[in-house]
Amino acid sequence: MNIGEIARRAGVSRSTVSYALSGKRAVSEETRRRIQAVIDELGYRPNAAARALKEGRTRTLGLVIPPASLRLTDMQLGFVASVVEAAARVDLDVLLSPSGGDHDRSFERMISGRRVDGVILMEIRLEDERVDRLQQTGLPFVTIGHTANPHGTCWVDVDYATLISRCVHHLADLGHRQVALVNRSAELVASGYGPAQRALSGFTEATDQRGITGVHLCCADEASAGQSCMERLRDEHPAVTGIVTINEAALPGIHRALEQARVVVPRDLSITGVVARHWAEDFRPPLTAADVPMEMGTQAVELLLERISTPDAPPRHLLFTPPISLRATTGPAPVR
Amino acid sequence: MNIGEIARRAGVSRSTVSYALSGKRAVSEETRRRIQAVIDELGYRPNAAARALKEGRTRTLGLVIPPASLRLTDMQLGFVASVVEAAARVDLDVLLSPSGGDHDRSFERMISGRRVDGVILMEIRLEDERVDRLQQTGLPFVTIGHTANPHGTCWVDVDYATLISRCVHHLADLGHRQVALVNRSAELVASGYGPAQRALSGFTEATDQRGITGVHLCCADEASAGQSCMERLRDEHPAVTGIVTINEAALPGIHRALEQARVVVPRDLSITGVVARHWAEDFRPPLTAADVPMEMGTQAVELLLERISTPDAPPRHLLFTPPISLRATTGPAPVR
DNA sequence: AGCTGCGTGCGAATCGGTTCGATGACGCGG
DNA sequence: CCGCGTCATCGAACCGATTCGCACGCAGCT
Repeated sequence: MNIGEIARRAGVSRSTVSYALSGKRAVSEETRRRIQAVIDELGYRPNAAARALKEGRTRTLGLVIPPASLRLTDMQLGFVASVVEAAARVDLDVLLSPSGGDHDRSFERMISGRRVDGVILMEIRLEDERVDRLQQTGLPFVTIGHTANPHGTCWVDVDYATLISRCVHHLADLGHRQVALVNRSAELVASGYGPAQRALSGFTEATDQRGITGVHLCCADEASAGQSCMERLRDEHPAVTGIVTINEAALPGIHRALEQARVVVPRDLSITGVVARHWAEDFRPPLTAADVPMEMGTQAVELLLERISTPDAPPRHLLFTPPISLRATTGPAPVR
Repeated sequence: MNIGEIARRAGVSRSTVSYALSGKRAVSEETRRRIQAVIDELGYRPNAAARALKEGRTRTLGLVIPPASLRLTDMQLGFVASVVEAAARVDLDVLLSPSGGDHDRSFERMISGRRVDGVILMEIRLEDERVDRLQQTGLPFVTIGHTANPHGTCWVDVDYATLISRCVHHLADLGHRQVALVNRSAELVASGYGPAQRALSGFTEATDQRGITGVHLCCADEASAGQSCMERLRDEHPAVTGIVTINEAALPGIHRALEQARVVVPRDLSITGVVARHWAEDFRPPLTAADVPMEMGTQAVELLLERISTPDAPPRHLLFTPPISLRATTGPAPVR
């Protein structure tokens, strides 16, 4: 069931079938119908490899995800899903490559075997070899998050610094004088993980600006870590009345710790931060937070398509600063 | 930088380069080194499309995932990750297709455009058009979960019936006389979703066998649903002392409801079920449960590779019945 | 010397599409 | 009646690999 077979059965040449399908040249209504009939009967679809070979493009996007060993957060997961769906909407397929390491076979295969027309790179570090590698090859790519020198590349990101800063201001407006930032794991922060670093810088900037006390805590991406982190905080910094976080995986643990300590939110303690909407809504009471927008994946795909069609255009960036949704976990600082 | 370029620079013919690379014919050590030097210098890798066209195989596996709209559970997510990694280990790429619907463009593209050598199908229903479609085309495939007539196809699955039954027996052994099953959402159950149905049948079988009372509850895959579900249960069936669940997303809600009702686990109520290890360990106290094994993805890939190499072998199945890990949420029924 | 066999390497065909240039039929105006 | 433009179609080249058959050179053996 190749194009030659269709041509034979329809009594035309292969090129005519091709033109009938693509519409790039006129084909008489009569023969078009005959060809279409044969195609429908045999359920023919052009061979993707042959087409890719001739056209020089694969109609496939590459998505580089963190390896499974590092568990994906809900945010990342939602991102993968939205990329795949956005790609499907424009008839593109998505090829996955798990790659945290620097020199990964699957990553190399993808980019130097011309298996994809462009790449979306998740979870990049401030210094990232994969970005250099992609720039060498000239393959169009978009990163989620940005590297140390963000101007040469095309990316979408969440403006953690601004958002966390806004959260702090929100708490300060409510009268809180001592707030804590529950960040991602100490390893991530140490390794120069962008979101963690920018969250921290936004946090310190805002606390300085408002002249309030800020406590910085690293916390592994697990419920149990969240719990012990919170217990430690209550123990060592009992005067803290406001919490800001970007660590959604720690939220259930934070909740548990507060519940057990009989702390009432937001009467005794306010909580806010940047988390996927689903986590915010599942919190009790619902969490006041900047919801990470689901359309980031869609936007990344759009940016990448732009880059593929006009590779010489100056790289564009998209920095998301979603509004903070007021729900029910922040309130006036308790009078002491 | 195609094979011809390499050949020219190394002063040999294209076929010699190909043989040097594949090793399918002898090439003198001398020329092999010259060729390798050029390849290393230019960073050449064979064009995947050309190779796929000639060889008739793409070295790519298709993975059909549920659409993003239905949020993926942690179990499913872990499965995707393990499939991708298992495939990467044997130098295969994974192409994603989000497809819940029956007639999906992306699904069709994948299977009839010869973009993949085989397909792994997640979240299948008892009657599933996609399975029929795959059988028509003759493309090798493995399903996660099985259809109504499981014998013709190749699949891996979790033996929910047996596991849930074991959970019930475990509770019965501890003296519980009234137990409840917290199942997945009512829609899923109604639509003939295998795991939900088999969990239910295992549950009723075991309760009948032990002559104890069983309450069946459907619950949406959300923390809030888990909470209200639990409140309803305590309200309508106060005598229930044991809970069995396959709904991991509901666990945080269940926990919250019990916490608020000041129910102490396992003193007042025992909980067990089938959930991903991560959820079990994050529960407080740690959940006694059958941990869904992470190697399911690996096994699915292995099965698929087998099927690709020997398509005529009788289809094999793998039914996982992982042991129940005794943790801390089950105990003797409270004396009344 | 002639035949065989082996180690190497080359040329050409092939996979299944797309696309360019050419061809033939046909209608129309001069 | 001839020349020209248009429409529909065809044939052949091409994309970049793999692979088969064949040829060349050299050594070993009779």
